Amino acid sequence: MTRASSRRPGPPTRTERGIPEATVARLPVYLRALTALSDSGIATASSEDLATAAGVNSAKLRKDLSYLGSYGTRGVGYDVEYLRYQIAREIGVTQDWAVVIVGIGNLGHALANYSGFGTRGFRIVALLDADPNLIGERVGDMEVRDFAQIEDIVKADRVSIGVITTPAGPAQEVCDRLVAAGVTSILNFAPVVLSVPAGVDIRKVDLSIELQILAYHEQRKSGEAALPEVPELPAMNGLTDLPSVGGGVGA
Amino acid sequence: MTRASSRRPGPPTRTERGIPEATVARLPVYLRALTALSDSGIATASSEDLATAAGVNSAKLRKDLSYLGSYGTRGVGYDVEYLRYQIAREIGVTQDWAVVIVGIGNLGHALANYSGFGTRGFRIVALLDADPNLIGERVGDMEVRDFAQIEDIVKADRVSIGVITTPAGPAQEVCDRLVAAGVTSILNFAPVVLSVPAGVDIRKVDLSIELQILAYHEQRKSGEAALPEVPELPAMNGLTDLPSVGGGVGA
DNA sequence: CCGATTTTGTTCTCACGTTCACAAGCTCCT
DNA sequence: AGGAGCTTGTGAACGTGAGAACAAAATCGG
Repeated sequence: MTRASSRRPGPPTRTERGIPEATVARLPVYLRALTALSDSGIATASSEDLATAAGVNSAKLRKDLSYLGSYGTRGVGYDVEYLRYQIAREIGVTQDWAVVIVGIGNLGHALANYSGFGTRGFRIVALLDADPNLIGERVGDMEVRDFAQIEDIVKADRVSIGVITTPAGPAQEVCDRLVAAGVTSILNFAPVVLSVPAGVDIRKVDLSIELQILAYHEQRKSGEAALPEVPELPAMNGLTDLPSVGGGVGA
Repeated sequence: MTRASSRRPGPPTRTERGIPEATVARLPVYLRALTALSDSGIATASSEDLATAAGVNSAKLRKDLSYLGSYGTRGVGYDVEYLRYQIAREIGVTQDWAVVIVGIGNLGHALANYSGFGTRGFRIVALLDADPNLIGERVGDMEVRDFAQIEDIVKADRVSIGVITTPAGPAQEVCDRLVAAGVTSILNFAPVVLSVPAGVDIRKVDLSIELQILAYHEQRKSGEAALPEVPELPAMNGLTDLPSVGGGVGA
């Protein structure tokens, strides 16, 4: 998963592909900000404008953009359309990526109907589930198909990205079969740590983890002084049966 | 938002509250791993075991845990139940946090039915929307209520966490009204950068951004040498009308 | 044509996060 | 009781990321 190209210390010689991961994660934000500006009819924007729209500071934004090349004009700013195209190309959304969604429960439904998915850059080619009761059901303009067909679908449509919205239980097996079929990028919504072979990228979205991070800060804000101190022995006040904090989002 | 306590260089004097943000983000993962181990009937686990279950390396895990205190036993490992309680307490999920969900579209529905939400630590007290057609609809065992009642609901149930699953358009106004009503932590699924006053924590979950990050790496894997180089002038090959890459998840 | 003004691209420094490596401390066996 | 064998907790080295600050480059007005 480490994509770090071996590079001896020295001037980071631009054009030598190797954009910091933190920057890659912000490029989509810039892309969206540029789209918004473009929709407002704005043709040129300074790093300050863009940074405000993207919610970062301008120094960071300029440094991020500098990894892509010199697409701005000093004293003027950035051409919105031009920069937008450059970022889209760098990310790879100037082409369409075929996506399958596995696990058509509540969240799978929501994603299938999610208009943002269908916009340029990504194309859902199949909704898959193993539940016979679900197979054949229409969701939007698609029909739920049998997960058993995954091999054929991946090969036929050159699918490279898989989205897992199953419960935690079957997630690893689904993942393994996706990888076996040829999928090389996975977006996982199931609340488990999936293991994949090297060369396969995986990202995780986890609602309960996000909530828990908020809870941590919330506790700091309110209770600052009212924190119960360490009970000397595991008193486990009714907490021993704490049910899987953070369950699945899947069906 | 910076919670960094001013601290001159020196021994980081444990118990002086101040856990690194990166560590906080991993605590929920450890909590889940511990729950899984506990469910398997395992009473004691080494940092190696835990690290494997959580998908991190053991040195990082030990360092993370050391910020909480010394809850392990050298030569033995960690008591699963005890450590689980300590982490749960540190995060703040030994108490219940009242949560409202605003925007009952596809994703709002999915979250409302999401069992992981209802587990200990969080309690959904209201589903809100501004659309009169939705108000009154039953979702699970709850009824969709009018967003106009937000003030009362927040005060009555001491709501501190709000989840925004509206489209991008109304998200900022919803956010402002949540904050005005007294909500101090927000989880935002709308594809916009929300601005909040200091003292309010905000986290963002964005599906299309995650997909785009995957696409970036995917492009590296496949095309390595086949990348179209910078077109000298903004040729904009049919991309000038690229529609908001990354739309809303909300209804 | 030149200087004032604006804004980018980049360098430098500092803070944060990760990993290594090992001393401290616990248990168990003899 | 004492030593062998593990495993934790942490100090130190290293790498990555963020932000300040500034030189380079473009436009514009006179």
